[in-house]
Amino acid sequence: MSPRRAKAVRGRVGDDPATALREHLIDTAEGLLAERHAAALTTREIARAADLSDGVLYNYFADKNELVITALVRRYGRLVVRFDAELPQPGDATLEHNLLAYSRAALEMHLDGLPIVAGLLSDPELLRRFIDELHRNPYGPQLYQQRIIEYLHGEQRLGRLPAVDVEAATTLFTGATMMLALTSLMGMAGETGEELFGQLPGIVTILLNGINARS
Amino acid sequence: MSPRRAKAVRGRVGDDPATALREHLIDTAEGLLAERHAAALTTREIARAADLSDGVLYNYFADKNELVITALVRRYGRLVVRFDAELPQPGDATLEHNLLAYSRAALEMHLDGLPIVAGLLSDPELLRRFIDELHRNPYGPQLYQQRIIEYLHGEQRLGRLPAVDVEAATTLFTGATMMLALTSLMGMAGETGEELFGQLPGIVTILLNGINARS
Amino acid sequence: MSPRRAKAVRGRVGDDPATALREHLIDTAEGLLAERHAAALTTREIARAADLSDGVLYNYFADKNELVITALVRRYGRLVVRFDAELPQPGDATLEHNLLAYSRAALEMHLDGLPIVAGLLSDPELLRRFIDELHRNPYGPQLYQQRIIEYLHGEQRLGRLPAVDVEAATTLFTGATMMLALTSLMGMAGETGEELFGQLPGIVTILLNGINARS
Amino acid sequence: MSPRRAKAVRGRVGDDPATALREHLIDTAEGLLAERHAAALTTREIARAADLSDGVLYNYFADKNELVITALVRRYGRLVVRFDAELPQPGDATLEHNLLAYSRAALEMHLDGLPIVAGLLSDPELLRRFIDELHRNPYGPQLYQQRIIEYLHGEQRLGRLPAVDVEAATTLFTGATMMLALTSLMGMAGETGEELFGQLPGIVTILLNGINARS
DNA sequence: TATGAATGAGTCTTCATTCAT
DNA sequence: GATGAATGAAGACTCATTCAT
Repeated sequence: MSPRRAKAVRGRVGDDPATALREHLIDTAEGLLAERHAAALTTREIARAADLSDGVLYNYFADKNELVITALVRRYGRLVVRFDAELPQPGDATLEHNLLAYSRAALEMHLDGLPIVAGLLSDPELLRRFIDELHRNPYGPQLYQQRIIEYLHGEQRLGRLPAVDVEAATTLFTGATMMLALTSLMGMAGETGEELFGQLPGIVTILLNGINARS
Repeated sequence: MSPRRAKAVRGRVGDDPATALREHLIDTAEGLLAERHAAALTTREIARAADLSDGVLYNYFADKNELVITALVRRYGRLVVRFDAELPQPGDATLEHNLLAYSRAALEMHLDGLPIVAGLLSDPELLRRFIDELHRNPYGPQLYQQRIIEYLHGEQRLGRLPAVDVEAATTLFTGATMMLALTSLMGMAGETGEELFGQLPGIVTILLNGINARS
Repeated sequence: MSPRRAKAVRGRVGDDPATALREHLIDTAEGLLAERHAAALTTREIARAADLSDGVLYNYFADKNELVITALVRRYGRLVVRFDAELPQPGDATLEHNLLAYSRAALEMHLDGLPIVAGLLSDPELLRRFIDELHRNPYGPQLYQQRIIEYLHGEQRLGRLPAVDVEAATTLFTGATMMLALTSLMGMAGETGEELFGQLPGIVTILLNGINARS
Repeated sequence: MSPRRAKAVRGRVGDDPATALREHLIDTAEGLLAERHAAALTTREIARAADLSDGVLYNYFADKNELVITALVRRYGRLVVRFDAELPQPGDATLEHNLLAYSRAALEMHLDGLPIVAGLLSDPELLRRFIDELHRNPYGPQLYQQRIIEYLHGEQRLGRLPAVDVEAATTLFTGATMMLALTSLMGMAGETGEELFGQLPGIVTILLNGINARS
């Protein structure tokens, strides 16, 4: 009645088999993205890692890029979700304490997410499709910038922050954490994680002073 | 009797012919990097653009990557040199004016340099070789961060700036300009150049306030 | 309890279900042959067009070729049947008028049938199976040559035609119409249909003269 | 100085090596066309038959089809040239004798050429490129029809043939020989070559009578 | 018996690298 | 040393056929 299931998802129950395989492929590709960048993934590599035959992916995706993009978006989304968890809310504790928490989460996210986005800059088609997909997706990277903007606005409404240019502040904030991540990833600084995250307080201090200053 | 010179460098005098050819290859590859990213370059494309035969490069480089890396480093160096030119010195004009000049130069550099570095992040081998090469090279990207650090220290020595954490300030500064470049390159903001550079003053203002604040 | 019927033939009554499905597949393939040539048909395409699953065809045919051949034969037979309809009979009108009618019908048939047969000439296996099938089939293409032979014999019996070599005359007749069709199909002559059919009278005239000549 | 030569053409002298290999590829493909039809040739098959590596053909042809078309045109040209050889001229012997010679040559040509052209009818792109190539080529198949037309015109100028519709006569002539070839190739008639060619006199007789008749 | 997903051999094409000349 | 053609290992993608359900 039903067609046979691929060996890779045999034993898995409760799913629509087709969905299970599709998911399995995306999961596998997502896993490989931790090691290789998107453009370097080959269909055979994905198939082999998924313990599936070479041609399967074309039963679920129009082409290789569609699978890769899907995995990319999912991975990125996961990072944003992780970032989003347990963030302080406007009014919590102190501004400094909160911004420090935000900066730690942002640095973590960039450490994992930068390699993913990086490879895209060189493949125009992949980049275009990735952007398009993100725009269609609630969990884009904008979400992450948006969170910070919202937090700052929230603090402004509470009167804990003057009426500064919130966008500029956010650019400084996300830029700095990305810069730390990039420097670390490029291996230019052989720092330990402790040293890396240790740079955050100094950054937050200056930024906070800049925001609070009555100029 | 003496070995034949490649057609591309015939007529060139005063050089060691071998060196001339090597340089010619690097120059050609560097030129192509302005249009394509590193991984998209083919050896044949480089050879043809250099008006040389396909095989020559293996007489001067261990493999394609070695040539590409060398060209990459040279191109990056050139961007840094361009950045380095005509920058204000400590004591010039006002701090705000100077930092704005720095930020414009940094944004320009990142717009050109980011695509070059981007592809490297996900190719471990290429990245490693690139880093190694930079460390051997006086004109690394550190130079550019270093310039900003030096400028800020200079202003401190002149008493125009309090004794803040200069490294943190630099991270904020370079991070923000890189962030603007990245957002622009990813096409997420369809801004004009004017809008892009128009975001700099707001950023500089906050940063400057943050630095000047006596906390 | 009784085996499930395929969705495509559900509701159909009075047939052996198995036969119904087989027929449905052949009909579908035959329909597709009007647009694509035999070798370009994919099993999935046929299955989808038939609203059946990919694998069914292997329950009724040894392989794809068997189905395709069967459809091919059926389509060819249909063309011959169409040719066969409304043809003049010996004694009707004039010989010239009748031969013109035959030639028009033959040209039409070739325009539709040539592409079908064409692909077979170079695929030994397909060709062999096609021929075998035709020989087993009452509506072969021979029927069409046979019709002309019979007509000419009929006219001979009526005394309206001398005792010429009817087979040779038929070869000339069918050959000329096929030649016109082939030239047209190969796009070598960008003629309109009118120009194409307009060549028939000249051909019929010569042929008729050749037959009538007392040599 | 010069690059190495492919093993397949080593030892061959006097040619430009590049030309030699290109020719070797075309020759090989042409040879294979005797067994398979154009669309069924694979690049690997050609390369293996030519005792060359898989990728060579792309050094000399834009793609597979360009090679195949070239081989196709060459093979077709060869057939036409063979047809063209030793044909009687207007005024030679008798009309009957001459037309018989023409018909034998035409039948031979069609026996070899039909399979070649046949496969093209099913591949639109291949067909289009083939036609285009023929139009650019002096030795097209038109040449062959043209020869017959010219011969008939020649006889008309000599007064040995009345002023009939030469084009229609040619269509009958070439059509009949093609029909014989087709029937033979399709294996519908298990005739020997003798039987096949034995049908020509009857055909020529009728055609000649048709042409000569003063209607 | 019908289903339709899985299979994997096979297709064309690209390109870094080698090496006879 | 320089040449540039030859090599052959990939790469993405297709599709006839099988077979667990």
